[in-house]
Amino acid sequence: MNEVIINNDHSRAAACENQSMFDDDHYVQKRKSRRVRTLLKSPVIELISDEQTEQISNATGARRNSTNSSSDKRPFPFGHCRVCMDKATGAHYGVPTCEGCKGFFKRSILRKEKYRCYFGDGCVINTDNRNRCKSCRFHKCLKEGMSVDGVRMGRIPKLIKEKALAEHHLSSSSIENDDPSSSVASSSPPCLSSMNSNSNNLISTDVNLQLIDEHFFSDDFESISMDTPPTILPSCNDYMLSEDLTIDETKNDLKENISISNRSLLNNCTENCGETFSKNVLEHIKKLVIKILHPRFNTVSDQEQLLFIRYLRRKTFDLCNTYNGCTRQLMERMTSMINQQIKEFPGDYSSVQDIWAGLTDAIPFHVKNFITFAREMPAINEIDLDDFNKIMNNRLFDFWLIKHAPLIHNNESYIMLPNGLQYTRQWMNHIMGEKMVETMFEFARKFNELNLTQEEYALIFPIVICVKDKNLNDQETVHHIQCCYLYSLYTQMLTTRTQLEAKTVFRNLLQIFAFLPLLNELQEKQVG
Amino acid sequence: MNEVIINNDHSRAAACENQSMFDDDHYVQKRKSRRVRTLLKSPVIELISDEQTEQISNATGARRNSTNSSSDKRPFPFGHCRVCMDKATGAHYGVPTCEGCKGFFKRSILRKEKYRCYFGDGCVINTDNRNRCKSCRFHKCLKEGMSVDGVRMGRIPKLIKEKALAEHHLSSSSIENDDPSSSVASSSPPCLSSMNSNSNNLISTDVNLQLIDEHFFSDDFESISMDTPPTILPSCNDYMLSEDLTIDETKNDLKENISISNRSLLNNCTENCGETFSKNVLEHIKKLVIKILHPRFNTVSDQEQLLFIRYLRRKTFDLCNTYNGCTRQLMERMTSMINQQIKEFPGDYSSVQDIWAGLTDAIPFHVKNFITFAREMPAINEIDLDDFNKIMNNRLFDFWLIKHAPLIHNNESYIMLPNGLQYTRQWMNHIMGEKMVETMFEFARKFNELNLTQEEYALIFPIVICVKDKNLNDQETVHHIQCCYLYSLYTQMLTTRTQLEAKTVFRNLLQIFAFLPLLNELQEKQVG
DNA sequence: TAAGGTCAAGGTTAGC
DNA sequence: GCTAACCTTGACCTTA
Ligand SMILES: [Zn+2]
Ligand SMILES: [Zn+2]
Ligand SMILES: [Zn+2]
Ligand SMILES: [Zn+2]
Repeated sequence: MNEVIINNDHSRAAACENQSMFDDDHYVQKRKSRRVRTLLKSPVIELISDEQTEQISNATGARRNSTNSSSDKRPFPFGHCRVCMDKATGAHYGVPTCEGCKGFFKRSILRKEKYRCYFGDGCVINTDNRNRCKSCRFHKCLKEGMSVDGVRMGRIPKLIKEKALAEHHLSSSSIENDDPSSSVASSSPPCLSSMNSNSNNLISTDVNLQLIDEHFFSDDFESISMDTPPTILPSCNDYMLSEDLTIDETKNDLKENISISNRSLLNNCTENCGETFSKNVLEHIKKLVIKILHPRFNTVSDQEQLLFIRYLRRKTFDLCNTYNGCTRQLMERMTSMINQQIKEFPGDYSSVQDIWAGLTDAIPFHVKNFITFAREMPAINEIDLDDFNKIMNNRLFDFWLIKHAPLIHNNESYIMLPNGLQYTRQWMNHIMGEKMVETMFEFARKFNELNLTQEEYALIFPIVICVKDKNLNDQETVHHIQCCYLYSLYTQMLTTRTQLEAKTVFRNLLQIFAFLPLLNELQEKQVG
Repeated sequence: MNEVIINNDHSRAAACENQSMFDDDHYVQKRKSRRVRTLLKSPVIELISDEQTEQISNATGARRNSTNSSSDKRPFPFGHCRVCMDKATGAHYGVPTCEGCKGFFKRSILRKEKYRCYFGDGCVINTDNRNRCKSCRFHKCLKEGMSVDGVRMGRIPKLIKEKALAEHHLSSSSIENDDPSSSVASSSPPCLSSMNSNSNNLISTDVNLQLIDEHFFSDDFESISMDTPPTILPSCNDYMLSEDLTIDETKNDLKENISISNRSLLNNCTENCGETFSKNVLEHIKKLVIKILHPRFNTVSDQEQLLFIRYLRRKTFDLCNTYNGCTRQLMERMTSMINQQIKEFPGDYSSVQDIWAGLTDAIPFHVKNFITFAREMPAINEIDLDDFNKIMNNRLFDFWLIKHAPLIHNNESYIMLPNGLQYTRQWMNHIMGEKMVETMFEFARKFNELNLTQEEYALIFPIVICVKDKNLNDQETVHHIQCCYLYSLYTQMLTTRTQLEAKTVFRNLLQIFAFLPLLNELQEKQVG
């Protein structure tokens, strides 16, 4: 602290001292480069004199040591870092970034860092301040599409990769059209249709939409929008939860929680109070479930539950971006190929052995993905180990399906195998059998037609994971967790949709989930 | 601050939490891979389960956040701190040092600290007493070669860096033969020859050696020796400056100065009273010049001027070490290559474009170096801004030449470019033309033959910088500054040489300086 | 070429 | 106030 102050004094003093000389420095520099020409006899030296001047003023002036100072002739082959605008050195984790952001993202993922913003989650990241707020830097990384999963691009054959990358460049390198909201939301194909209703025994249908409807949190929706503000703010005054809720008195720590989640907390810690919530998740869930299922009872600690919902949504979104980010790039590839009306795909003429090899390679990644996601999923620790293991065993396919559904379009699959071959419908038929594939494609079609935003899509994963499976010891807890996520999803929908639309989409979604038990059944049969 | 604490808490909690799950994970993984078979129908799956398990455990894996702290088996990979013998943690600022000395050096440089030794400048630094005397600790740092310039090691290709480091290790890691005087002095090749005389219109020849000869300061020479005590202490009673000097009475602040520089000051502030001298440099210069040029007049304040001379010498030495420290490492490299009779150099087969690129890259560094050095040089503030800029423009080549002359040996140049290529004589011929190079090499050869100590070498820079150039507005001031430095150099020489030797070396040096206008001319021609 | 690794910068913050 | 252990950063390097 003192040191910092002194440093500041110092650099300020130095700056002042140099200030009068500063302009002269430019002059000196320019003349210097001319002077040095003797050493160099270079006719191109004039070209670098500006750069040089800049460097000197850096060197002479205060700090700023980071800059990759040496000369670089051509502007930058990769453009600017999508995160901080520094010079990009390549496509790292799927996004053109500088070395710093690459390393930062790598470390963040590696160590599963939990950051927190002390400035209200609105920091604008640039080269100079990028180390000021890790939280916002990391979120910018995610927002720009960085993902550990994106490394799988590296295995995609060159032609396709280039095409995908070119696409990426095209979409973002022109003057850096840095509208943050445009890059995240709505990457599913448009068109919203209603669908036939199916009863669903896996996804809880006892979540009464009427009951979880709001104004409950309505005055917060403006600030809840995760950096991609909704264009439409619905006025949803039709439903109101009742005011008095009796809390089970066995929850001793309730008072503490209430004292923690006071108004100032609401104001300061807007989105990611992971430390607070990860500790007493069970309490929050129970209270939230009570609120959802028994809307008659209400509590004074609405803020607390509001924060908890926010936490679930944000954390899930981040998790999804971090561990499932590849989908975005593969979707860009898909879009690009559809636009170019490409009908031939890598692997069309490969041997079935190659496809098998690709599938075999893919397993560890999907398993790892699933487990990593599940492990970090908020509330997962409330599930006991035995049940957790059962879920890991039983829900992998569902997870895989949700993850890849967006890559199914127009009766074709754009799923890629790690060896660069495309797992086309043709190959899926060959491997899984036509019946199974047809059901899957129908599911995917309906799912994509919902046109979920990225934030909504992310919440599907926990909902699918936390299914009240009869094999589980403690079905109730799992179910409660699912309730919370369903509720979170619904509130998320309300941030970008009218209430009517949200309800429709939500109901349709529940109906689509009815496919899952069927698909699971088909799968089981194939094993047998 | 809070963030770090929170993170630590958090990660520790996470680690503990996961620990119990860890073994079960293996189990889960195995079962999972079996489960996934449904997707794949693959019989080879068992093969990958190990890899998979490993991946998961990595992903799960607890902390391992860098620190070598926990298990460090091997003593210290970097040996002992060259400054204090503590455990070295890396090569900091070019020298293997501990964290403490690294931080201390950083703080000292950053804040341009002026320290003072209260124990006679002879403190022996070790781990226990290193905080006893900052002055001696800082000088030990410099003596060992720490230098902000040394950070440029990072740019030197690995091969060379390793060689340099190995060399460094070799020379000091064997039981730490820590003779401080052996590592600093005399790194130029031996052999002292006389040379033909040239008139020199740039370096003041009106500094009468006879006049500045001493006993003037002779009783001080013992303590003036800057940690590398002279082996021979000459008795130099032949020349004596006169006793009475009339001071120009317009200097009002003289009395203050005298009162400051009393006997106790002389005793306490032996070497680096930067604060005192940096304020009234002009006064000191004038008085010193009067004394040098008009030895008839003497003053009572000899001590003051003695201190001023010391200040010039010490400060210049420190400056040189701080900002030109890379030369030492490059010289170690050179020596090593000469010993190994290496005749092939990096860049021998490079394209001329690569050499150009390296030269182009080098400019900003040399410019920065020059400016930084000049800015901090004592007495530089007496030169007005316009003249300062002119000097910056006109003396860069001389500065560069003096800086690199020690890297020229036996008709070969060991100058390195930032891109790791060696700027060999062959390339210099190609770039500068043979005539110029030949003159430069002759200059360098004669210069190196002087076999200057590091302390003497450092003083060459200000002498070369403060040249009575006809373009300058105020030639006199510049000239006076040069006189002071010349005088400082001569007194410096007397600390390690007999008077006769000092005179010879000094005269030879003045003659060698005669090359500079010639070289500058050649340079100008090339520009034209 | 983009992962991942390296390691010396600089920053942080106990502890004195 | 400074010291120094510990930590994060990012330019450069190695690997595949
Ligand atoms: Zn960046
Ligand atoms: Zn922030
Ligand atoms: Zn040390
Ligand atoms: Zn001392």
